[in-house]
Amino acid sequence: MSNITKEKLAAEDIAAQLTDAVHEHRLKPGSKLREDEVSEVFGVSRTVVRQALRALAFEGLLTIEKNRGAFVSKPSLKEAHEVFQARALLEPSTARAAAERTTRDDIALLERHIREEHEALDRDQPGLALKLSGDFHLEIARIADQQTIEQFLKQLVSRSSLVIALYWKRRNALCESNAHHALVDALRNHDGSAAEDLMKGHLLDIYSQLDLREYDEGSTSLKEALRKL
Amino acid sequence: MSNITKEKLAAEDIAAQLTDAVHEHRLKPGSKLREDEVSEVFGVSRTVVRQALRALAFEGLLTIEKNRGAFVSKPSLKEAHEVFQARALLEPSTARAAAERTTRDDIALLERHIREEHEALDRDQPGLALKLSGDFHLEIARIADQQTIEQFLKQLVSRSSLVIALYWKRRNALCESNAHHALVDALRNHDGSAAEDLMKGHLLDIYSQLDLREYDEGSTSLKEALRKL
DNA sequence: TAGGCATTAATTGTATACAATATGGGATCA
DNA sequence: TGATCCCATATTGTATACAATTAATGCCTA
Repeated sequence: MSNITKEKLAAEDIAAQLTDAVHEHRLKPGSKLREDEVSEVFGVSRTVVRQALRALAFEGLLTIEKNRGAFVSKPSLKEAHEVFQARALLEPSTARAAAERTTRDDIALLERHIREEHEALDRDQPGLALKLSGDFHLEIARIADQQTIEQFLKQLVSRSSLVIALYWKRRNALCESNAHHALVDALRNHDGSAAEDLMKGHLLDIYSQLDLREYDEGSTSLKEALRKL
Repeated sequence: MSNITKEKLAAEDIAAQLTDAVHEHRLKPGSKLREDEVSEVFGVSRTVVRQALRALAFEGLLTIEKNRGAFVSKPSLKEAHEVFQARALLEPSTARAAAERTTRDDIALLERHIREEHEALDRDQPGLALKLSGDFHLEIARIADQQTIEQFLKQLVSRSSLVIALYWKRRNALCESNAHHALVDALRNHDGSAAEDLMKGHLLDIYSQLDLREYDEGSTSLKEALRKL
């Protein structure tokens, strides 16, 4: 916030800021990101912006349509399923591995994460809370010291954020507080099996709170909804 | 080969050709890819080349060092382990899922794959055989209709190719012929459990044929080895 | 008035020019 | 001789100018 001195932002910085905006649902699925507009905001040339946009497209956060531009991705129901299936394959074993390596510092960090998440909820910033919740999962991969999986997970968490933006049943309620607490307990006790099971359950929990019946592609844009008539 | 008419190649095409070159070990880990050079070869501007190089960097095939350029990645031993750990998490379940959806056409395609792989070996093109072998694994993810996992697997197969280039025990022998055959049989019979087990074993097989003790980072470049002295 | 065509504006894609950085060689001095 | 500094060159990073494409507007016609 408040980058008054328009220093030279690298593509990486721009990508990070855009990522946050999407994770916090300030940029909604379907939104267009015009190169000119973005470059003006950050005070760099389109060249750098294009780099950032393409990077985010690789992560699945944006979708670039040739000659049409970059849009915040709108995962289909199939993609939504796939994301959570992939997470179900990767995260439980990773949590188990993490349990064997968790240090006191890690615990402190995770607990701080949870605390900030709750604070965000209290301040009525559900977007921020969601972002922090995603970071929590990435942190576990980091503790497991699995960079490759962490990299994939980063993409999956990103897409999860989009999925949640599109398919979350009850917009208001965010009730996944104790799952993370229980996970931290398991990690602290170096109980790999518990961590694995808890993670598995936690993912199923999130998954079950998605409404995967709605087929309302393009509810945001009236124009698109009418185009096919 | 023989692109006499230098048509306009898109970044995607260039990336694909470079990918093949790396997979077939014509470009070896550590090789530098100068932008000017590549752009001249393909007859496009550096702009497009840079797009392609960055795309491949995202897949892990190349490593871009700021202000120094793009190099074919040289996975560390740790990364090598991570790649096969990730594959062990993703591929067996995917093979199981594929078994339930395999069609006659899929079987025909896979068998053709295996045949071409053998032909490549007979013609003494081990690099091509290795590339085809990688494609075989991707094909299974496609059959499972898991695009997200397929995408990750594409990256993992790419990195595996680099790992094999660096850590393969005996350069000459490629003896993984019947594993793929057995997998096809399991898929044909829609035997998910068998497919899962076979895939698990197959991955362990490859993994065990790697020499993961050598710590000879940078054997290719004497200069780099001495830089820190 | 509705449909289709053409012209125009807006936006992305590509090439090139320029700036910043790193590399290598050579001169200088101990 | 050998080490260090500096300059020249090669290479990448960024900005801008131009080309290609798409979308939109308005006009013309039926």
